[in-house]
Amino acid sequence: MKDDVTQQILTAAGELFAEHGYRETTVRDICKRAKVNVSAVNYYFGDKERLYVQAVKNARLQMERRVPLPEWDAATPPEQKLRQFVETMIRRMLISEGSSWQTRLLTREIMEPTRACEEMVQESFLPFFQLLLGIVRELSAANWPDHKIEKIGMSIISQIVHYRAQDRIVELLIGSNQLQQHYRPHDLVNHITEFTLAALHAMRQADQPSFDRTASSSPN
Amino acid sequence: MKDDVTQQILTAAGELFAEHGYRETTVRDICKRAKVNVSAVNYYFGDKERLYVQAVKNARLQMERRVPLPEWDAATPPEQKLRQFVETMIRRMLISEGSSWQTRLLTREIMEPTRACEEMVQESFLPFFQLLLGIVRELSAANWPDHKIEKIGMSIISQIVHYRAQDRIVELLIGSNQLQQHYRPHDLVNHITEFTLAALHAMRQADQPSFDRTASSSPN
DNA sequence: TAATATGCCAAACACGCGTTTGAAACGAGT
DNA sequence: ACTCGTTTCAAACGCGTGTTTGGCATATTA
Repeated sequence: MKDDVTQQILTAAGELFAEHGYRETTVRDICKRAKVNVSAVNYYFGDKERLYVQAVKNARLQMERRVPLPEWDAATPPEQKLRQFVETMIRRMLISEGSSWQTRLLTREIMEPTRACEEMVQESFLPFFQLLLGIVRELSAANWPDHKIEKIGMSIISQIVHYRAQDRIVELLIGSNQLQQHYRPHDLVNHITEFTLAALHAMRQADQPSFDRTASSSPN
Repeated sequence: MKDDVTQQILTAAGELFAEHGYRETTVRDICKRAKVNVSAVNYYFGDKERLYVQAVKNARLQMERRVPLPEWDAATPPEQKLRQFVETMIRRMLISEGSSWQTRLLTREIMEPTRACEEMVQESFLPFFQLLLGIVRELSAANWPDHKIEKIGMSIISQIVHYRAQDRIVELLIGSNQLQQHYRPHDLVNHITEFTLAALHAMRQADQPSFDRTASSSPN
């Protein structure tokens, strides 16, 4: 019973925090949605802030379980790894397989870090970003400095996060009919990987026109 | 006297709203910073919400005045236009010439649109985005559909906005010393334009290898 | 100077919030 | 059946918030 109630509160809190933010969400609303008494939050979590921290952690774990990273062996080409990396992030961001309020909450935490942020970065974001940098490194020229690799990594991340963090403006800029027609998750994965691979391809060529990574030289 | 007080309130409100958001900013804090009485907000603006709307509008106008768009004639090459477009946005985002809380406030409004959003989009963002799409169109192959141009525009915007919206996480991912060393505004402009032009270059080539836009074929 | 309007202020008001309280309901062990 | 620890609940508390108020100072006009 106890675990049941805490889990009910955690998901109710996660959904509401994700939708309205910490400050705009009241303990009373959370308890109403979780169908428990107002004092349950303080009884089980101490106070609202500690509930929030737990809700963020819970969201991260649920998200990682819901859409895990694919497994790669040594022979997997980096182009495929990049595509699947982007696909994983986009799916985590946008696809609502059992709803995707989790990333919405985590994105909030990215934009305005609170107490819950540090663990999230250490446990999840840093290793995730390092993984991406490894893939980018494979697709880069050997003489590129680390900060160049990192900037490219940022360019990739930013494109993906954009559609979650600024989704309201995306809709206003292109219209909701266009959005449904051309901005399905699959379309976004295609565009972002194509755009990124093309950039890396041309940047390699500009650096060392003779030594291209791929034999067929097609960036797609 | 009257205009003086309203302006003092507007900038104080803008700075605080930008830093802490609408809900976390109290009317008392605003008045304290503006060195006016608490009731001044209600006297001059009606209520907190209408003050917020005015503060957002004020921020937009200040920003556009602070960093205006460059003037281009018909002969200006699109590569240069793109670079200057990126430079303008990065300067608006990051450079603190008389501080840059304005874009921070506008970015908040992008991420969570309120009453103040509609005018901002109509007056500023839509034309700005259309301008970008025009530049991208010049750098694209003739047969690319509109939604492809739009997605490329999104990729550019997202890279720029990223460093303002997710700046806290950027610092956590790469470290503050790296940030100061390699992520100055100038470095970001260089990277984003290089990355984008490289992508467009390779995407054109992949489409029609024989007809390259530029004679020298260097994406930089 | 007197009269009126405008801007300014400290104090108070009404309300929603997170949290606490004390008792009631429940369940497990004896 | 009784006890004791745990869980649930309605009610209340204390505080911070946006807003209002009534009076005071200052400027404007006749």
